[in-house]
Amino acid sequence: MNMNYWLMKSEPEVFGIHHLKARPGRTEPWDGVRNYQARNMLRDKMQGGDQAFFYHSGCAVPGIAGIVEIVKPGYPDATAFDPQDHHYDPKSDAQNPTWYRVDVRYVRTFKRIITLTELKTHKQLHGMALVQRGNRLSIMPVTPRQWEYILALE
DNA sequence: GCCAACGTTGGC
DNA sequence: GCCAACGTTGGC
Repeated sequence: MNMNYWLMKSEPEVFGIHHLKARPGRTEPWDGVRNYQARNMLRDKMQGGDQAFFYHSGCAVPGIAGIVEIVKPGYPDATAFDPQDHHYDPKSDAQNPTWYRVDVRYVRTFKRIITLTELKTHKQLHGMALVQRGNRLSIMPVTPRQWEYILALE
């Protein structure tokens, strides 16, 4: 099966690419996603070996910070069942889980942040949901062409 | 801190 | 099933 490419957003002050790099095995569950469109990608589309851009959002300089690899495909997100967890969802049922997560492993940090501002200036990337107005999806697919184009910007 | 855009909820 | 109200995301 062909590998897929993705973009995954996180707030660097909460969990940035430097946090992932510092984790044991440089690996961490990507949990807490509570949006159905993003859930469908986590649960149904992501495969081991897929690669994703690690995007920093909600910060002074939003942009792509580096690359991660999906090392474990979708499995139930246990944080949804934990009342102590910030992402607890009382409506979700452990017997029929609503929310899923994947495990990601650090691959590398870019030499520089490829900023959202910069990405918006490239007409070759205008098809990306990321640069379209009002898009709030925290996980989105990236085409191989877009992937290669962005890598060449670094 | 503001606010536009969007997804979700719940009354009807 | 509609849609107003609300909460969240995320750039600026």
